[in-house]
Amino acid sequence: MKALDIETKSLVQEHPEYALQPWRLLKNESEITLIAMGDGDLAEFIPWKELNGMPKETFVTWNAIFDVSYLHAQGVDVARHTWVDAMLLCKWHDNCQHNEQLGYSLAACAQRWIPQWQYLPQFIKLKAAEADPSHDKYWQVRAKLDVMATYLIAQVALGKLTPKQRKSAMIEAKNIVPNAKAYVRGIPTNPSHYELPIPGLSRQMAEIECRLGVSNTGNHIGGKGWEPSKILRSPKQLAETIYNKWGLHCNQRTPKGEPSTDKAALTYLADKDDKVLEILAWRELNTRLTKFCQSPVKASKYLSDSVLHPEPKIFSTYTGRYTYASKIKSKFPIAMALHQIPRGPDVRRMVEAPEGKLLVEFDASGQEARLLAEIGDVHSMLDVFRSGKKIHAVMGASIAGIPYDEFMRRYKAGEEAYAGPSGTYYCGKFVNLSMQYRVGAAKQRVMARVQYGLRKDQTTIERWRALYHHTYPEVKSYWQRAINLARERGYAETLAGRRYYLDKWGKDDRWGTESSAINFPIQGSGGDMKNLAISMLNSKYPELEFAWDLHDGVFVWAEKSKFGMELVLEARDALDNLDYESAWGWKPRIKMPWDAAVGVRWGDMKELR
DNA sequence: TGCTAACGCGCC
DNA sequence: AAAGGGCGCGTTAGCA
Repeated sequence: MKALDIETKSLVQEHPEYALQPWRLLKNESEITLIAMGDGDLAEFIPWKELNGMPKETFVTWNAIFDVSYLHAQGVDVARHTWVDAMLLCKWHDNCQHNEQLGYSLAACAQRWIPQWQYLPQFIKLKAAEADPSHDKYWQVRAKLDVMATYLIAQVALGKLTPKQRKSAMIEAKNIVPNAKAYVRGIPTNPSHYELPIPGLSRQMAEIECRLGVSNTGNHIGGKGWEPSKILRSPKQLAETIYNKWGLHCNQRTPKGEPSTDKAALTYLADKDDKVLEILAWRELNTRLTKFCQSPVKASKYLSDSVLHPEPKIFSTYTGRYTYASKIKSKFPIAMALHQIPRGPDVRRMVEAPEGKLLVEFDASGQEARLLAEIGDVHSMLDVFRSGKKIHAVMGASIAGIPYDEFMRRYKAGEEAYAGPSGTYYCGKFVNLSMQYRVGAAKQRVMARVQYGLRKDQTTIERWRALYHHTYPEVKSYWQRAINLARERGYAETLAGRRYYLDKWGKDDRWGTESSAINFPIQGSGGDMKNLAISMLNSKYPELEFAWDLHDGVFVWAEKSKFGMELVLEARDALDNLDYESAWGWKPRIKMPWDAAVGVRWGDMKELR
């Protein structure tokens, strides 16, 4: 194992931040200035070409996606080597509730992990000094110390992980390369899908503001210089307007005790006053306009390109899910909020495959329910999955009070009461999805109304809750078992051995801590599964280029050809047969199936059978 | 001006 | 008494 660190610089004077953007290298807007390689004692500088000629090596770096994506952009065959991220190893070890104060800069981690290191004082001083990019000497010393620190921290961190954690961390590490390549490749978009809607959205918002009498002064419908209403945008001003000026009764509060104007509060107020319905409509338009139209416009302007570059973060959640950043240094817009794009086709279709390619989505079907059944040892639910019945239909039939077969007959016939938008199938789905993690009855009623459009009274909700627990009696005992186990051990654990240390058992935090104990093994195992899936796809099907992750969904680019589609089907089968046993020592009792869908545009995908 | 907290909301 | 969890982004409000 060797450690590696690169330094980069912008080639555009007015944009020093380009140094942090690997894809700028492809346009000669930034460059790698040096590459340092070594171990805990010694580091040397190497030209990038040497990485392609040398024998296969394991490199440990700090925040690996940055280095690997830059090297990939430079032309290094990064897949030739194995990459490990010392920062991720530290996080595998540190993953706990009270780590708010823990920083993950190399300097901070060096102080925590290698306090005895002989160069530590010099290193800290150097890191704290104002960086002057013109002093090559500064960067050379810094890069060498970075290499040594990274190497030493990795050794210590690896030693502190359990064998199972080391193995899982290495599986996760395999995904550094596909993520780095995806970061450089970027996500191709069709700007017309976020540019053209802007005038229409603005006009609709302006009309609502006009009817409600909350326009900004000087605003005209469709006029130039129109800005969204400050009253509607501000929770404080909106509360003042609807509760004081309009005299509506406030019965929901924010966590800090202020009158709430969130969607749940407004939904119930809308029953009494149509104006509130307009506010809800305005809110939706506002989100659509700012987050999903204006932001991608800003990013494509900043990038001078419709290929956007959301920055992947492999371990920025404590459950092992990935996240993406759409700004660099909280400032420079490089993408849209990839993980928040609304579900329907309207916004999603902005992502469009390049010529000759197709977008493929692999989706772990019913992932969390299956993991709950397995991890929670919920035999009743395992039986449902084994029987091949549709799990939401099983709950729907219970709610309807008829046998499963009859329910399916009526559901397939499209009878409104069973298959309609507030039919019992949809109710069953709602119950299954909301009941897994201890949602309270009152909140559940609001969820039914606000998220699912189901208008139900508290008695009905209580009846559904009882029905769920009657159908799956072991779920409650899983909750208790998960809590007891976490308390006893001090941590909750996933199937791959990822741990989340829990210590906030005091009165105020207890509920949340318990919920984490219940949720972490399931959501975290979902994260493990995704990591296993991506690493398998990348090694067995390198022609399928990893694009992005959406928790239980893996997106790849495939060649638009017969060969490409055959590969997708093959890969789907391989996902159905992921080798959990050799990865985690776990043998699922039920299938963990994946769906595959293909299309030119996201949001316009066809399921492959 | 730049920062953080609070709020609201999109996804899973 | 009641209480899902995990994220990131856009906005206002308030402070230094």
